[in-house]
Amino acid sequence: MAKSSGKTSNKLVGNANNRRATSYDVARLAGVSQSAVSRCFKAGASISAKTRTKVEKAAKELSYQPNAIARGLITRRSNIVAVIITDLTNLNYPEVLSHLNRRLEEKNVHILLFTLGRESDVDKVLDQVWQYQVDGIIAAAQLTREQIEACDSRGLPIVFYNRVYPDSTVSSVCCDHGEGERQLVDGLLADGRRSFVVMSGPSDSWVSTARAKGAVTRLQEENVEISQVEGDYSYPRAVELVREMIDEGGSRPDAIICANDTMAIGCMDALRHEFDIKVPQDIAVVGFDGVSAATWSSYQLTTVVQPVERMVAAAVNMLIERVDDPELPAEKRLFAGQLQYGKSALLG
Amino acid sequence: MAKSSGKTSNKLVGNANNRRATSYDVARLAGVSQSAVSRCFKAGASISAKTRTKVEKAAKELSYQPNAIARGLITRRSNIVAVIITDLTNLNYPEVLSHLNRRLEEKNVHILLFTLGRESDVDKVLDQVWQYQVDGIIAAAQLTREQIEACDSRGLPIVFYNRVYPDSTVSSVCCDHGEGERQLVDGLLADGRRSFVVMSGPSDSWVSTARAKGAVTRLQEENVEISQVEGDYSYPRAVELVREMIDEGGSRPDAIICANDTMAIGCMDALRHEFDIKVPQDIAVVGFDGVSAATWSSYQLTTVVQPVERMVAAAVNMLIERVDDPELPAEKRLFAGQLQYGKSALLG
DNA sequence: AAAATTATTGCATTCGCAGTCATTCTGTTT
DNA sequence: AAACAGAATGACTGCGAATGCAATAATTTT
Repeated sequence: MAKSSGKTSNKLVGNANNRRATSYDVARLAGVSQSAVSRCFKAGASISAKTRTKVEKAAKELSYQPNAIARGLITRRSNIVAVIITDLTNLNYPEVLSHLNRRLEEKNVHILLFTLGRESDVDKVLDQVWQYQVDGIIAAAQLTREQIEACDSRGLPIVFYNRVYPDSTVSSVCCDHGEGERQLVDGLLADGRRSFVVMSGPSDSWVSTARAKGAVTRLQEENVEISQVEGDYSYPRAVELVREMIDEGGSRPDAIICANDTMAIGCMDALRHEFDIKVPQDIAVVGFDGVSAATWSSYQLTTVVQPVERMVAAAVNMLIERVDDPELPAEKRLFAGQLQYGKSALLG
Repeated sequence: MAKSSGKTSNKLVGNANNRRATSYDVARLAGVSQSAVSRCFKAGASISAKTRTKVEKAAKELSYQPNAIARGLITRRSNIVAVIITDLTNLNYPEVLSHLNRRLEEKNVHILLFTLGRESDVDKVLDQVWQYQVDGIIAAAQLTREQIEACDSRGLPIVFYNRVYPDSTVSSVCCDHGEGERQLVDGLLADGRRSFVVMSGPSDSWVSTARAKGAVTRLQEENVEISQVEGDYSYPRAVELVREMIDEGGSRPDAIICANDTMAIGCMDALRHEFDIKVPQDIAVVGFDGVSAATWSSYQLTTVVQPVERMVAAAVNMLIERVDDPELPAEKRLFAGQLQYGKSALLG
C-alpha cells in the first residue's frame, strides 16, 4: 500500500493524454495518410506490404484500435444485435444466452442485452434498440403487431425465439411445443393415467400458452379428467399450487403436466416432501425444457428437451442472413423437442 | 396467407426510404435548424416551448430517434458498459446479470455482453471492448495485471465483481468468501464434525480459491482431518468426485465443504441416491452462493447467501461514479454473506 | 421608449473512420 | 526505352449529432 510509486504515476500518464489514439495519430507516426491506416484494418483492401508493416508498427506503439462506433456510423453496420429477453431467472435462458453469445461471436457480432421487467417495457426497450442502430434483433419476448411493423419500416430484421406469429410474416425459430406435449401426454396415457392437471405458466407467456394448449388439446381427444391451474413458471408458486390442490382434498390427479421444468421440480418436491405422495407411482409429473436440474438424480424428470443449440444457431444464421440481405423473405423454423425419459413418470 | 396485400406493401415502403430520419430531416420538416433539433433531445438545453413543439411534432411524424452512435462519437460517451462474465451456466450469474441490467437501465446505460469460453479469450474480448468505446467495464472474470493496466492507460474504468487484486489499485465489490467459509466451518465444528473434504472449483477461478483457502485456513487451526479435491463447479463432476471418494473405501469424512451450491447439490444427490448415505446425519454438506435451487426442499442447503442485489448495486454505482469522474480513487467493497441454515448440515 | 439583460437560434465545426476519385508509383509488355 | 495496365496512395468528403460562438429575439429594467 505504501509503495505505490510505480502504479499511480502510470495512472496519471493514462489520464494526461486522455484521448485514445486515432487513425490520424497512427498515420502521422507511420508517415502515411489516414486512408492508408484505414485500409490496413480492412480485409481485402489495396495496400502494399511495406505500408502495412509501417502502419502496424505504429498502431501497436500507440495501442491503436479502430473506433467501432465511428466505423459503424459510416458503414451503417454496427455489428451489434439486440437480444431482448423477458426473464433471465428462467432457468432456460442462461443457456440460450450463452449459446447466442458464442454463435454471434463467431460472426464478430456483439450483443446489446435488454431484459424486460414487465411486458409493458417493450416500447421503452425498442426505443433504445433503435437509437443504438443495432443491425438486428433476436427477441425472446412478445411484441405487438405495431411494434413489429415499426421495426420493419426501419428495415430492422427480427428473429423471434420461441414465439410464432401465425398470421404475420416475421421470422422465428421455435420448438414444437404442441408436438412435445402430445408426446408427453401419449406416454402418460399409455401409462394408464386418466386424470390430469395442466399447470401453465404466466398467462402472458406465449410459450406457456402453446404448451398448455398442446397438452389440453391432446387430452381432450380422450375421455379423461382435465383441470388447469395457472402458475408463473416458478418453483415456489408450483409448490403453492400443489398445496392448494392436495389440501382441498378433492380427488388427486394421476399426473401433473407442467409448462416448464422448474414448476415440475416444485411439484415433485411438494408432493414428496409435504404430502408423502410417491412420484411417479401415485402421481406422475412431467415438465418441459430440459434444463440441467431436470437430470439431477433427485428428480430425473421426464421432459421434452429443447434443442437449444440448434435453435440458437438457426436464429443467428437467419438473422445475419437478413442483415446482409434485407430482402430475404421471412422464414419460420420449427424444431422438434426430444422426449427425455426420466423417473418422474413411467413412460414407454 | 393469401390476403397479404396490406402487409407486404408496407414492407416495400419500409425498404424504399431505407434511411432512417436524421436530425436534418426533422429540422427541415419543422422549419428550424439542426441545432434546434439536437437541443430538443438534450435535457436542460436552451430551447423555447414553441420550437420544442414544432420539433417534437416533426420528430414524431418521421418517427425520428436520435442516433446514439453518432451522439457517442462526439460526446465520447456511449452509455454502454461491457459486462464480462466467464460462465453463464454458473447458476449464480443469471441473477447477477439480471440485477445488473435493471440497475444500469435506471441510469440509462446499456450492456454489451461478453462471455468467456476459455480464460485465454480475455485478450480478444478486451480488443472488442476497446473498439466499441464502452464507458466502463464490469468484470466477473480474471484479468492479468497487464490487461488491467491497458484499460487504465485508456482511461477505462473497471469494477471487478467478486474478485479482488490485493496489491493493485483496482475497484471491486466482493463477497467475503473467507469469512463466509469461516462461519460454515465454525458451525460444522460446533456440530462435532472432525474430518473434512474441501471440494474446490476450477483452479483458475479466483473465487473458488478464495473459498477453499478460507475453509482450509480455518480448519487448520483445529486438529482435524482435511483433504482437498478439485471440482469444476459443476454437478456431474461433484457426483464423480463423491463416487471416487466413497468407492475408494477409505474413511468417510464427516462433512464436505463445497465451493459452490451446485457442487453441494451434486454431492447430496450422489451420497443419498448412489450410496444411501444420510445427509446430514452421516455426512454434512455445505455450499456457497445461495442460488435458488439451494432452497428447494430436496436440498435445503446450508450455505452462505451472497447479497447479490446489494453487490450489484454497489458495482454499478462505483462504475458510473468513475465514468463521470475518472480521477476518483479505486475502492474495494467487501460484503458479508448471510449464513443460511438448511438441513444439509446441523448447524447452530 | 430606450437601454440593458437574458433567452433562443443558427452557423460552422468537430468527433474518427470509410470510401470515392484522381494521382502516383510499380511492374509488365512490346 | 516507351507505352501501358494495375496496384498503391493521399486529399477530400460525409456519416449524424453536439456545441462554442455570434447573431437575433424576447424580456426586463430604468
